[in-house]
Amino acid sequence: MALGKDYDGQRDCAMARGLELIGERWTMLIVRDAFYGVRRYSDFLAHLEMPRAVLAERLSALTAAGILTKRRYQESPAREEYLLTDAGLALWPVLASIGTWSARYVMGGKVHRLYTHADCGERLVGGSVCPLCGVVDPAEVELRPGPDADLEREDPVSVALREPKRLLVPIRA
Amino acid sequence: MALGKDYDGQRDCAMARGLELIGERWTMLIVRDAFYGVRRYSDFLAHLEMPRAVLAERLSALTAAGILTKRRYQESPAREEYLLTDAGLALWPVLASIGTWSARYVMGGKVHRLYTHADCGERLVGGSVCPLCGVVDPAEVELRPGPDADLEREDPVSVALREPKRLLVPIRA
DNA sequence: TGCGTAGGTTCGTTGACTGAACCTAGGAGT
DNA sequence: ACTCCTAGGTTCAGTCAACGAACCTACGCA
Repeated sequence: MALGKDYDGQRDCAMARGLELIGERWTMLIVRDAFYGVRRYSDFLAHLEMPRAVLAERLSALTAAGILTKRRYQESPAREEYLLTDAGLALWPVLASIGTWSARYVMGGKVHRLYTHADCGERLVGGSVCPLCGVVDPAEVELRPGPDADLEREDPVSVALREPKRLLVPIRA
Repeated sequence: MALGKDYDGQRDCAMARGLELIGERWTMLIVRDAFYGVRRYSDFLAHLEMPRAVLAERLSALTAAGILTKRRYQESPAREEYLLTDAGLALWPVLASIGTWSARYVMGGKVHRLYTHADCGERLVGGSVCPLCGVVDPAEVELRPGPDADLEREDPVSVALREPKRLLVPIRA
């Protein structure tokens, strides 16, 4: 966001303070991709089609905020990956509620992605509640393309999401 | 947001499309204030301490998006107010989940505001669920300052929020 | 020697956010 | 009649974040 990402007059409001961390452009889409199993800079980049500099800045901000952790998964050549922390995992209800609202009021009821409870196969309501089992952990959520999905993109993330997959399972072996 | 509020590569994703509408700086705080019972330009302005031009732009964008409606509540002199539509009211779970996450992971567990179910007095979990009665309509939510609240500000909205009040009840008679 | 990949940094340009000033139109006070 | 006040805006110059293209580093491989 331009000129000040914080809301000085709202230090007392949890929503405002939260938005200072997760309310910047691209940030929640990076977190969404992390739930989709994206872990690498290059995969975020190809899927989000955002400026490299902004991605680097956001990844380090999210790491500093304790939402992601950076881990070296290979030495020589050095390779890094970004994983959700507990605080990051706790953001699933936020993403889910945005998705639910938008599916209804922005996408006009078209179903581009389907979320089900991996244990029982039931379709989730509000993105994180199973009508049979109650609140569902993100790791128990399975997603798959819905009837109105667009399956044209060819980046590694879009390709991986063409078949059913659980949240948080990495898109690469 | 600077340079393009939309996410062109993500036309297929409900979360991304939703964020194009509600993800801009200040937008969700305006919606939050609308839930708090704020309806007038000047009250939004005094409480949010944001640039007038941005407020005017956001109010008209939210109106165009069908989240708020503009209504003339008085002729001569002409006075306008902004009210949440059904699509706007449906955003409560989004705000509530952000607030819940932030209260835990950003505010460090301090309780600046308390949300209770107006019918039974029970404290809400996740900002919109009563442990006894289930999912609660925003109009049934009562909020009051918590033990860690900051009660220093003197604008009309902050003053009105110093005592218990239901969401959506206007802050002025 | 050259090419490819992963994970960045640098840099000039564009444009959204900022804050202050200004505008309109009707009351209200003196 | 003149001034001040309120509500709801618009205008404008300056700043700084986002953009995107180019560049960089370090290693592996042919």
